[in-house]
Amino acid sequence: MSEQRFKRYTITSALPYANGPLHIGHLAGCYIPSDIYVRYLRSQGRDVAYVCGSDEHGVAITIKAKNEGISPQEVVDRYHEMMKSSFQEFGISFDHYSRTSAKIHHETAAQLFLELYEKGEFVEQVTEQYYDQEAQQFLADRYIEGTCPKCGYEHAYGDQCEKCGSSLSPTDLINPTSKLSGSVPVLKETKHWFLDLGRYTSFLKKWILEDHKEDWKNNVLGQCRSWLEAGEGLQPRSMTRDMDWGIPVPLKEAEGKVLYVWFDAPIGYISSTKEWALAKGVDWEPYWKDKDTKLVHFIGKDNIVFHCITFPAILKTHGEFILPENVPANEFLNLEGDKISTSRNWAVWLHEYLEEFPGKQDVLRYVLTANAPETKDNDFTWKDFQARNNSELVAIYGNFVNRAVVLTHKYFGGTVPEKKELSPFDQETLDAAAAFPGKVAESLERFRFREALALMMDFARLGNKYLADTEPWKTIKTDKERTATILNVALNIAADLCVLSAPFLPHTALKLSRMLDLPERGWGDIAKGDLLLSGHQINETSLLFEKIEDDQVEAQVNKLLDTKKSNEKKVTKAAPMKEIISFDDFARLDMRIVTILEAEKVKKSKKLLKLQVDTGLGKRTVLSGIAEFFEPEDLVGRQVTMLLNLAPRKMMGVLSEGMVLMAEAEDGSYKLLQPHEGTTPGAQIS
RNA sequence: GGCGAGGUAGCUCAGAUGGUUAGAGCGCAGGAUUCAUAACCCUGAGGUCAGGGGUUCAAUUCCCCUCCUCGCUACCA
Repeated sequence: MSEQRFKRYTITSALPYANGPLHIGHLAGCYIPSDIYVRYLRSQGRDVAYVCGSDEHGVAITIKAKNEGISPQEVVDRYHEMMKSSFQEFGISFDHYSRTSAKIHHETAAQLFLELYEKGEFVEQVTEQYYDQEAQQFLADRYIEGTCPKCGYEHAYGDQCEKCGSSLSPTDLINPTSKLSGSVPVLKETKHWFLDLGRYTSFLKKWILEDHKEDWKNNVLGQCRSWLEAGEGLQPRSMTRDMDWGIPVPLKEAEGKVLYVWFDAPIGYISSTKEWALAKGVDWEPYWKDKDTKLVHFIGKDNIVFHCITFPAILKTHGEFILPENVPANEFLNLEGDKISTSRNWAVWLHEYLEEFPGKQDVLRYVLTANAPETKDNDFTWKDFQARNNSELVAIYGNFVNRAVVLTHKYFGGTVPEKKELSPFDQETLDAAAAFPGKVAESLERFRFREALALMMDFARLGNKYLADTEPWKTIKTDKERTATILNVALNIAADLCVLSAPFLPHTALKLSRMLDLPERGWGDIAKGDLLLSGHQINETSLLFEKIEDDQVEAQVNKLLDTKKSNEKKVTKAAPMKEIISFDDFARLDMRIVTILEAEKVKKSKKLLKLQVDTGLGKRTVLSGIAEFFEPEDLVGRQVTMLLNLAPRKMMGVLSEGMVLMAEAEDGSYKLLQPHEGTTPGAQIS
């Protein structure tokens, strides 16, 4: 209500990455909140462009394609269709859902890159990257596999180890191999175009930390602060990659290079808007360039840096574009206590939900909104799902509507009866009702969706209380006229509820509007008591929600327990044997038993212990990443296995000469390798 | 270790520029009722607001320290 200063709205939802199906985390993170917001804005009669699309570039997709022996295009075609239909089924009402492989997007992104290039916004930089000589191409981080330097896992990727979760750089990997040809990659020089984000730091600081101090969410501001005020400041980021899947860099000298997926993805919002405008016959530009437009990006917390820092920096430096008014990022949704994970199949997939709970889209919308991770990570449990359905949707919302409609049919043959004189209590109820549209609107405009939803349910409670207190089933015996008034009021509250709940529960609202034979109405029509006039005929009642029984919920929980079991099996499987080596290879390793003389924590380090060991050849300093598993004093005096002739390496300012060998347990903890009887320090292992 | 976000009733969460008895929903107990999918409606029990210090007439709210959870980040040779 405080937002009249904007003439139009451009609302975006994070472009989902087209390498897998959608799950509840996606929905809760940004699609449901954005849809609620947009439906509300439309109900207010505002001019809105709500755009989204599939994010189809990037390395992960090419890897998936390669694994499955199909083309990247086939991968994205598959998931694009899947995601699009899931969105549709759940009533995510995009004005337009595009995709980044679309021609218009390629053109838009390339042009934007070129405009920035011509303005001299990029810093050209030659760096060394791994190159596969057999396949004759540079290798993206994900295409390089090797042993994780941190946990020893042998199939770590060049950007991160899936086992221990640490983020890596390709050159960190031990024994890197190319996932393309299996050959050993070599380092080769290549040129890339970097956006020097540091240049925009002072602007970003003011814009975010000062100008939006009051209206942006705490978690978003905190994230931005941690980036903007980090020690080294914002680092230049390469906006191009050596790859053939993506948008070719529009420069002659950039053959074989494409735009970095994070450069092109947010531009997808713009191209999606263009495509929508073109089809609708309107001008797209005001939606992105007019100061009277309110731009809002709905995202999950993993996207904060790109939407608050990188993309605004691009838009700002380009010069013509407006910046987002807000970026209401949600935190993460967990599932039954564990992090949602695609690779571990720990998720509730939307396409499966639709099959297993047909017609219950609004139930999931409701539960995910009521328990949305607005301020912190939240947990989705099936028990909560059942409870909210049964004791809120069925018992409060569904029940109230049912009562009002059933009574009307019973006493007045389904005709809205005439409202005569209002009792003080009637008036009190109507006054209370009249306050709701404003309250819900205020919550929504502040992106407080849980609060808004709770208010909506309170409105339904108001209806139940009204019936409980006026008791039309009693008055009908003595006073039909009074009963008529009561039901007129009750039915109008039901009609108000229909409009009020439509942004949250669009399928239900539609069903209810058919039941009441209510034409489409907007926010401004609510709570005036005149949505249904006397004489209007309503339709037969049907249940808006049905109970969810224990066995349905148990089945879902069991399904998850099954994945948990099969995951455990997978994890406990021993790593496959490495390739055969010669005795000479083995003989090159100088392994010994050494005695730990001293042990202390390395300052400022969480994992490292600094050990002084007696090697039999003298005293040495060795660093070992075991601080999380051993107390220093427990180590002193112990004999352990050590690789003596490993090249020295400096860490946290300390030189480590050699490596203490460890066995890694299932849970990721380390166990010492000790001789079964004491031996002399320096004893060789052979 | 650094930075960020959180730690409030059994559960899920609100809240406070510091100020009388800290809120809601669910769950639980009792009551009332029968129009309604044994639902609605009313009442109630339940919290040393993570722990310890400090500032203050007054702190759960501000400051400092500690512990726990999550995210990012730096080292597991």
